Amino acid sequence: MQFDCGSFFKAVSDGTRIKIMKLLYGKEMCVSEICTHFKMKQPSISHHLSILKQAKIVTDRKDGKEVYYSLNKCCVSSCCQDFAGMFKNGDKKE
Amino acid sequence: MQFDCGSFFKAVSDGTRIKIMKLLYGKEMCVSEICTHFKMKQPSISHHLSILKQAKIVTDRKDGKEVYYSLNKCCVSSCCQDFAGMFKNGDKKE
DNA sequence: ATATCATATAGATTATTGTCTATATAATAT
DNA sequence: ATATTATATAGACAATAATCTATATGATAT
Repeated sequence: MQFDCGSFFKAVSDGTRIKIMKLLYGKEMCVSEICTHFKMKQPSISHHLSILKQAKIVTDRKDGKEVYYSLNKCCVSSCCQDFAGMFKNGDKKE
Repeated sequence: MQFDCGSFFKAVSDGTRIKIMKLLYGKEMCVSEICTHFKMKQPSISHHLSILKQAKIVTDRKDGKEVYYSLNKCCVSSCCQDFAGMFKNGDKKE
């Protein structure tokens, strides 16, 4: 399995992180730009980003002083698909 | 939206609850039978079941002294689908 | 070299969640 | 009515996770 569904579901069980994912759905963003959408402090955002990164939900790239994060969309769909597959309903007609 | 993805992802972010879901995938089970698969005490299992029930991941029915739980498979697939849909990758060819 | 800005890390504190013991409820049996 | 069994609930305690402040790192600019 390419992605760890365990860390995936822990990562997406938090509202702040879901909101970050929504922000990154449209475009990549640097940390300070992400911060402007929240009341919490920058280190907290960095912490959430590191959890998302560990779960491979986001990737990062450095550009000068900034670090840009972007959403790894295929991780989201893969994990959801794998998980749903484990609990597939066999009663429905295919 | 029929199911609350918020409570869904909180519910599935715990290993014990995933294991309960796997047990219930095959067949419905009463609480004491579920308990035999874990080292933790019955009230803890009941607590996990109540979280799964609140998220509509399981349903329960009473039969005499026992309460039987079963997996609501369509909740799992719906929530996964809804969530994946929010972060759908538009770059891939359809 | 020093200053500044963006981000990450460390460690403390707080909030949330999981597990336990004790007990309540509800069904059945004697 | 009392006892027994299955499960749920309440409340205490423990473990985990989120947030904060302070500081370190690393890039750029002066």
